[in-house]
Amino acid sequence: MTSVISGGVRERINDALHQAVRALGVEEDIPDLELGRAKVPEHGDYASSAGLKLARVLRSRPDEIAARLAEKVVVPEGAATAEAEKGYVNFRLTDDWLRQLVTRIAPGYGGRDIGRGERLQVEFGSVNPTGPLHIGHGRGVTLGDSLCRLLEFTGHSVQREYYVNSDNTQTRRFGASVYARLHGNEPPEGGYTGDYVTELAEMARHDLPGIDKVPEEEAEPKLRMYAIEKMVERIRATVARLSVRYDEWYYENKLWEAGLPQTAIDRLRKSGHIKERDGALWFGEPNDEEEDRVVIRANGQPTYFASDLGYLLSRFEQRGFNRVIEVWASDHHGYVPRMKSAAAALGFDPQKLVIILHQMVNLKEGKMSKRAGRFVTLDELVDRVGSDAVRYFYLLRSPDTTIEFDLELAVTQGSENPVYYAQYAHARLSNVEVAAAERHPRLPERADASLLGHPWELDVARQLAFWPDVVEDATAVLEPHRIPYYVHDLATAVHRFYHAGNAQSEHRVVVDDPELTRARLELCRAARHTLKTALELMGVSAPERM
RNA sequence: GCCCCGCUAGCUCAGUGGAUAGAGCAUCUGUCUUCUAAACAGAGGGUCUGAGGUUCGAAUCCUCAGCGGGGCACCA
Repeated sequence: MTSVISGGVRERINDALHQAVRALGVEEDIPDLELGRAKVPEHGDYASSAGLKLARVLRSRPDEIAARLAEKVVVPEGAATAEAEKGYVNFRLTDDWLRQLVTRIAPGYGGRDIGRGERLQVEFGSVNPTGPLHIGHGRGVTLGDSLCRLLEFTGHSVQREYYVNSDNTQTRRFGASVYARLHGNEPPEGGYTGDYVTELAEMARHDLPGIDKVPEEEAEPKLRMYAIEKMVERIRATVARLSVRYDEWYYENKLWEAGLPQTAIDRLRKSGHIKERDGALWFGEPNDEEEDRVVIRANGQPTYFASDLGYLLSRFEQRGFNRVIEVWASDHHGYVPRMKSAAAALGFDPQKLVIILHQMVNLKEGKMSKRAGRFVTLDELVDRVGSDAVRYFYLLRSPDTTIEFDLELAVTQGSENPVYYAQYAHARLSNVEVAAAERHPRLPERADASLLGHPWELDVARQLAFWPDVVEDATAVLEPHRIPYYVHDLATAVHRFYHAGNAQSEHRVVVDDPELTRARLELCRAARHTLKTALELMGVSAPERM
């Protein structure tokens, strides 16, 4: 994409509007002029309430200010015209500029160097490796992956990490459960009862000869690591089916081998954040016991929190990430303040630790319980619904909303599934390009976009103009769910455009006139590239045929 | 008791303090000898949970209340 519009037309208009405000003699800070998409067509494409915003500063009537601004504002390239109405300044993208835009769109359109190569880590999906992923985990995994895709698309240097717990209470119980099954016993209280635990025990009996002769104290850590390894393999396979990629599977025991938790504790002891009480070590603010949390238990065993202290060092210091984004399920929300204060106590900017919480996923049939071994696994979901639909389904919702997973609906393959709507638009565009090549073996190399003029053609171009705004906003607030909503809007414009040719053949893309065909083909290509890019950010495939 | 999230059309959900609140599904009515009908055009459907407040303006911000979900361990 050329630099001319890389920032998006909205930003261009906003800059122009600010210039106009300065020209009116406003010296001080200009308030946010609320430039956004207009909600009704009569108001154009973008609208600003600049007149209302500046009324106080300029001590003048909003409608007068808006009128003066509309007169003064000059949008570069003639991309938009301005019109005042009451206190608002409305902008309408010009047809000529929309036509130009179409010829400029190349693969990767909308991408932009917002991050300037910022080194950041996104840690997501880090479930205790004590069982297969279930439907709830699928949400964190797909959200995290799409977030990474988005951040990479906007110029960040992203490292994707899965933190593998291996030394905590849950994984020990897991090891003990495998040990119990190995000896034909029931798992201990609070252990894991799923059939897969028995299977793991049998596999261990085969892979670790003589393990059943070893006393528990010695056998459990071996069985635990063996079982964790098997579960991690399974988790890797599951997420791979969803096109979720990780750069690093970071094991908790690696922290201890590097002595990072101990280093962190020593440092915190010096600053008064680590205190000894009741035989245990606690973390908290100096001279305040209120929020204290145990780091090392009275029995000498560390809690997960000790590992997490070391994990902060590993990331902010040892590995030098500027920012760390964690994706957690909301049932961990109580842990957020503790992690933030730990980061601050260790000398890091807590703002650089960004924690994204997503709400839970419920099945309509009833609650899930991992330890009871009675759940619908993510694998089963992918088997039944398919990766594309699963990803689309998860990403469609804001992280703040609880998903009520209606399996019955998700399983039905048909037009009610929004993913097909978007993919079909892409397939149609791909197909029409093939048809054009057959009909016109030698089309003009360059498209004359001025031949585009029908409202449905310009509406496609208009949607394309909005794409950089969507990318920018989604990145700013770290909300990938804005993408599928955009995809839907673009697909709608594409289907309308295409359908015009079904209703009247002279409106088809492929017509007798090679010049006209070429121009419409250019629009198809621009839309196809953009659709494909957006779908890629979601991890959803863009088929060329359906 | 304290903390977090939600409450918007029949259902599932979008909606950066701006003008007349949107989409999908479902329901109903039309459109295929055609570059793919997995599509298009149209219709109906709303006290944005309630009450106060902030201001030129509130679904959006604040307070209180209600309902639903999730947390509040020497589990993670």
